[in-house]
Amino acid sequence: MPELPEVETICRALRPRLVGDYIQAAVVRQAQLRWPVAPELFQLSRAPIISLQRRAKYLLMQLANGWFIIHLGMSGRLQSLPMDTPEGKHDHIDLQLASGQLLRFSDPRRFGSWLWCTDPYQHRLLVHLGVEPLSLAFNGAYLGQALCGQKMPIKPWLMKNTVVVGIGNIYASEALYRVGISPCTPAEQLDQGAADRLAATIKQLLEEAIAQGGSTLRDFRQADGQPGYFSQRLQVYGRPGEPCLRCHTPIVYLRQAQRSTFYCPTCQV
DNA sequence: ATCCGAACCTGACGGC
DNA sequence: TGCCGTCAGGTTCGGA
Repeated sequence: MPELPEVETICRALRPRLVGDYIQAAVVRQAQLRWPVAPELFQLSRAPIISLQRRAKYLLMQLANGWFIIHLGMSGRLQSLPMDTPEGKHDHIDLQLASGQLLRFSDPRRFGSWLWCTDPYQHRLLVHLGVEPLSLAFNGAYLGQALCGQKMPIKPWLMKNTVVVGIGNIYASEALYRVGISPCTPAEQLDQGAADRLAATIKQLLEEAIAQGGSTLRDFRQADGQPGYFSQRLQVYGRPGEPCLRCHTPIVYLRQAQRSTFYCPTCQV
C-alpha cells in the first residue's frame, strides 16, 4: 500500500481536479471495507468539494457539512477516470462528479476505509497521530527528545505513527540504510547526532519519493494510473541476498514485529 | 503503560 | 494442473 509519498502523490494530482467540482452521486458496490463505509455516501446530491488534504496516510475530502476520511489500506487506489469506464471486480466506490469525471476507489484487499466526520483532526483515528515528517515540527531536536527511554528497535518504532507519521515498511528500511543505523538498534541508543541525521534523511527520502510519484511494488497507481517510479531507487527494500550498493555485502532479510526488514549488516551498525 | 499476535481481506507466487 | 503455504505498501484491537 501507499506510504506517505504515495498518498501525497495522489492528493496533489487529485486536488486540482476535484476542488470546485460537485459530487452528483455515489455508487457503492461493496460497503464492507476496513469498517463499513460512511452512510453519508448514500445521501450525496450536488455536494461541492471544498478541499482535499492529507494527514499522515489519510486523505481528507472536505464537503460543505463534513469530511470524508479516506484511507487506502494496503491495496487501495483512487483514480480520476472518464464517466463511462467499465468497472472491475474490486471497484468498490464511484463518485460521479458534475464535470463528467468519475472518482473511483478500488481496493482488492479491502483494508481501506471511507469514514465521515465533522472534524477530522479530532477524529479518534487521527487525534493521537504524531507530527508530519515534512513539517518544520519534525527535526533532529524533536526526534532526539522522542527517542529517550524508547527500548523498541528503531525500525518498528519509526513505523508507530505516534511520534512521526507516514513512514511505512519501505521507507523505514530505506531511511535506516541511508543513515547507516541498524534496524535492530534500541531507539533510545541513538545519540543526538544520529537523530539529526535520521530526521534529515527521512525528509529527503520522502521528498525524493514524492518527486518520483511514489513507489510501485505491485498495486500502487498514481491518480492517472501511472506507476510510481521511486521503486527503481530503492536500495535495500525487496533486495534480500543481493549485494549492498556500497560494500557488496548481501542484503539481509529480517522479520521485525511481523513485518519484513531489509538491511546491510556491514553498513548499518 | 507496553508489547505481541490476531484480525480485517484478496491475490500472486513458489514448491511439491 | 492444482493445492498449499507464505507473503504483500496498514492499522486497530484485545489480551498478556
